[in-house]
Amino acid sequence: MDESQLNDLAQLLKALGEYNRLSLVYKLCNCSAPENAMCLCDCCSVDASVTSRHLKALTQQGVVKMEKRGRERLYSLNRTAVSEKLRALADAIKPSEHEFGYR
Amino acid sequence: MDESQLNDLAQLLKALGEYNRLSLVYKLCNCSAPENAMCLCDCCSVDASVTSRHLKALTQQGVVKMEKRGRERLYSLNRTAVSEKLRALADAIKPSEHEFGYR
DNA sequence: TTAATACTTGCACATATGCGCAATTATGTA
DNA sequence: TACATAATTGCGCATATGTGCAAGTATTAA
Repeated sequence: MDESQLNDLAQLLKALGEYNRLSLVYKLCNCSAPENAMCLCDCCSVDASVTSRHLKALTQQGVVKMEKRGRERLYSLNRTAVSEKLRALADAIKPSEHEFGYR
Repeated sequence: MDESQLNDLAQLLKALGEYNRLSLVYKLCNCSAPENAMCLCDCCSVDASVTSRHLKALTQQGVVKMEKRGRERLYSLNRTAVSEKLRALADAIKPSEHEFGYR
């Protein structure tokens, strides 16, 4: 793990490590289809502008992706990328049993 | 996931989401035996007092545990607890194949 | 008992962060 | 066109955070 990878991972964890942003992520966990920003606002009791900024931060860290549809912006999780990074960290801390393959 | 659990997880991720603290965690990943604080200082180019505070933050979030030996303080990772929490989040985002059990 | 070692704590400081409100942009609708 | 809707951006503000230095505490060694 080089310096720049470590920094990227730290940025990702920082993006996830804020209550309202983590709430957004959990909300998106349960969405099979992309959600628009205003709908996501409902899960945090903050101003829409704040949610907008949190979604921007999550987008910049690759946690979510955004697509425009009309005047809406639809957000969805980058499930594979994020879960893989979290598992890689978990594995570095404690190798999972599955990694041994057989026993 | 209730509000307080979500908050705890956010705090954990925030503790991990800082470059120097994450460096400490990675350094401890490779230690089979507990490391003393001054040894850990070497992996961050900051004042010892700063490392001390980072280790305190990691301890408070349950990432590391500390034991005193003479005038040293030995730190080691709470490997199981931390990796389980990270995997739980990863699984919420994208269930791992292993969870399906068979196929 | 004096000095060295291994940390931690108090303090000050600069910067980052989260927040709300108001204004703005972009798109759709009457 | 004029207006409504969806969302973002600019601004100011309060608080949190990371940092270094100096001083303090605890333990060991001389």
